Amino acid sequence: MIMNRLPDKTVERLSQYRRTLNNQLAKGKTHIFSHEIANLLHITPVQVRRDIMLIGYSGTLRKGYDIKEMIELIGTIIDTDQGVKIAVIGMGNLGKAFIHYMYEKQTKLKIVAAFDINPDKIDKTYEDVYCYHLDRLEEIIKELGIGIAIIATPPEVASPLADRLKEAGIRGILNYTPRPLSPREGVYLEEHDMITSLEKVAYFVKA
Amino acid sequence: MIMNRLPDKTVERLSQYRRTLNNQLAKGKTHIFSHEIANLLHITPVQVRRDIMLIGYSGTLRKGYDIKEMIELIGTIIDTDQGVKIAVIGMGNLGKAFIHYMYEKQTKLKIVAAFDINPDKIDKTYEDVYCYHLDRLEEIIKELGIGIAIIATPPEVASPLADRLKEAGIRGILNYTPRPLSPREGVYLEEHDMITSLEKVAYFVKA
DNA sequence: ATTTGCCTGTTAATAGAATAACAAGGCAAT
DNA sequence: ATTGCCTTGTTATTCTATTAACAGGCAAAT
Repeated sequence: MIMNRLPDKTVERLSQYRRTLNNQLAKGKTHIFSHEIANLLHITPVQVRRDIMLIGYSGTLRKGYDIKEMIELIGTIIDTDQGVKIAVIGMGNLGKAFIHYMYEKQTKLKIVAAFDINPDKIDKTYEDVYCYHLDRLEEIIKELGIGIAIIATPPEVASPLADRLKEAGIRGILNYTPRPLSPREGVYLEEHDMITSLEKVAYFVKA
Repeated sequence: MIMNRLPDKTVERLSQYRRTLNNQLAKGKTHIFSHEIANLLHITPVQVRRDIMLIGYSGTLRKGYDIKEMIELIGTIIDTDQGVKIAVIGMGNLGKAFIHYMYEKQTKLKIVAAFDINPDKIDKTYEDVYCYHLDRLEEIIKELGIGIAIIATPPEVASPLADRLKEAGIRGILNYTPRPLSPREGVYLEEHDMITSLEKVAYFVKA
């Protein structure tokens, strides 16, 4: 099945579909309608069907979509066969939150290393993830074949860090620092600013 | 200055403009050009000028924008005079991350309470924020006049929690749980799913 | 005085996303 | 068999956001 590059928002929803479908599967359901998915995720059924159309899947008219098939298909789209290894940089609260969220989830995405500069944190494991000194960043990335890095450091170091990550061969960066990074050739960049989210809520509450 | 409801993305950027401008002000700059702001945030100068137009501000032709004026104007738009009080619900790593980020930032947004059900956390303060038992949620929200809640709990409890928050008079919810909430009448809802962000990076790295 | 260059402010065009609209299929009830 | 209902799949439309295009202004250089 040839697949053009999917829209940004569709990819985001696929991730959510899969998790919801896994939940439903665990509850013993085998088939599901677009409006059921929509209700669970609080979006519209049309949007669900459109996304499903875009990934080239088809449901049956009377029973809806086969949950298991759809989970597998989404897997072939957003996962890679071998999986992707991830590093968390910065073992503060946010870094730990990430590790905790991913802990024992058997996905293809696996956090395999953490980095920090605080001696109290280095050479310890947090929920099975070993923390290295930041000096060993390039070394470990290459040794373990890490493809994605989550930046959860203080904002000042984000930019030089991104340079090092690119040099070390990282393919994707998820930046949770409030300091926007410049795009780097060949490195996919995704950013999220928690303070901005909060200020946005404040604005729309006011308005 | 009459202001129509600003576009979503413009509001997000205003939050970033303000922080960047504060940085520049701290460095002693008094004026700034649109392309300078753009470079700092890695967006286009047109977008900056367009946003500035939307908030009804004007720069001078030769010197660009007056940083101080602009910071103040953004303040009148996204802040309220009295400020907004915020509660963090769930004192896990993520909840702590939020508190830490907001700590000693003298903004109009102030985290004034945390809630949890773990006795180890209750009745302690973390960076000046006192943690109450979740049973006292409604009571404390009303007593302190809290307007916004950040949900940083396990996903299972997010939905019933949102009901309680609405009942207690909360005006805005920031949901960091991977479980999407249904919109509630009169409550602004903003959501962010860290796992989805990560899977999105994985997809675009692959593609 | 005129030209040049570099700004801002605004309108026009384009791209991206969500929503609406609707054709077509198939089961169930009549 | 026909009707009615509820579903999917897809196209068309609307809405939102970004980007391009350009008019106007001012200071400095010529």
